[in-house]
Amino acid sequence: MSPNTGVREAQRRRTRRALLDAALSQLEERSLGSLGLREVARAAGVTPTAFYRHFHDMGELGAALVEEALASLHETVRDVLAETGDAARRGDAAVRLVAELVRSRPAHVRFLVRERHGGVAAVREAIDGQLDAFADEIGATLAADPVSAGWGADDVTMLSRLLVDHMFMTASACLAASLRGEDWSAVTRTARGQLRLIHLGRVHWPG
Amino acid sequence: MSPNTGVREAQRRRTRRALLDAALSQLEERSLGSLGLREVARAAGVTPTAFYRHFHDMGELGAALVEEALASLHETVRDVLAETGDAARRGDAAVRLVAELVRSRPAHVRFLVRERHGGVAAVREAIDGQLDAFADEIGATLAADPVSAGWGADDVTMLSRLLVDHMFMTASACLAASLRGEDWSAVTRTARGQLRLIHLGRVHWPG
DNA sequence: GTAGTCAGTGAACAACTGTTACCTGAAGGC
DNA sequence: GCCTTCAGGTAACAGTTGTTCACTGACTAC
Repeated sequence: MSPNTGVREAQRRRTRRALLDAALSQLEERSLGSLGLREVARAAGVTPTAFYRHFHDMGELGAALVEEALASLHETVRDVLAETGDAARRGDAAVRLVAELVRSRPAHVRFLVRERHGGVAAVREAIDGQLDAFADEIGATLAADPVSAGWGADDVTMLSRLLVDHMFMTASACLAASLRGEDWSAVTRTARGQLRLIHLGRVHWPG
Repeated sequence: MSPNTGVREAQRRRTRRALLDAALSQLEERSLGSLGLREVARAAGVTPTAFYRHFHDMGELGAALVEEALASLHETVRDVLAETGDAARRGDAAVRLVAELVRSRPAHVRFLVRERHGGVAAVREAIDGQLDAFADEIGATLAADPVSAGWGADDVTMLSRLLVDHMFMTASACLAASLRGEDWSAVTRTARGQLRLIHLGRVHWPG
């Protein structure tokens, strides 16, 4: 029998989840660096020593959260990139994707936005690495597009970095809107407009 | 005699500076939320109680840092906006402005980038308020531009928010480059390209 | 010159932190 | 059935935290 189905392993995973969830919920209004190991353990209903069985550091827990938050995103982004049709449709799909991600896992997204430039080096680097991967992926797709004929490699990365950052600012705007109690129609309209603007610039590059 | 020139007031201001500087230097690699009052006081060579004479909270100190970091920026931005000539030149000027700001006050800028989405609500709101003001200012200038004939008000704010966020990502990229030991030529080239792209989109709006 | 103001000190407080060494008891392999 | 493994618990450690109190003593206003 696989060791992943044992009663013991199941319990272990439950505790790990409890720790991650406890941290995640504290992180809604705090930063990872200000979060104590004991605090998280207490919120998870577990003793501080149990924490060490899973992470030997809060930074390590943070890295686990990064992976968790971005793991599912890779394939979804791939889907959007594979989307056929004109760029406007693809831009709308990207905005919809971001909005959906924020709606389904707000705490994870808030965590990413907050810790991207946050105070814990290990987490910053984990996020940066993932974003580089995203940018490369987007860049590869863009480069394959006939619109990009005559574009240099650094022109492409320039654009894909801009798009990745735009994803982040859109996500952040969604979070801000929802804790102001507004719906996201204004936010998504703005984001779509910005993508359209960028696309127009792309089409007419280099002027 | 003005109370601002008294020996007492001078000493008071020196201590305040020491506290702000101490905090600022700790914040190079930590976040505000994880910074203790005692820690800051110790680094400033002052007792914890003295801290209370100036700020009754770390959040209040953070707000002071925000004001300090962005106060000088307002007029500089105004200068760039007033810059005559074509948009390419103005874009270059904007990038140069950001680079210069990061070079002259790296700690302040890092603080802004980190705490913009950081864990201390008071500071987040202070930064957001200032950025809204910037966006409005930029928006007003853009709207006056003949290129913007036929633009709706929300189209303008869409663009100016994009530009403000772009300033932030450029600043962040400069900081990242300098702690990797690189110079900023690649970063500023990318940033100029992005602004040029955005400008092209603007000129051809709405396509 | 004197009385008052007030920036900074010193000591104490209860509460909390990360980390350790050791113990417990249920699950797993044979 | 027994022995091992190991997730989690208990208890204690030295340090640190924010906050309070009464205090000193150089400056200032009159």
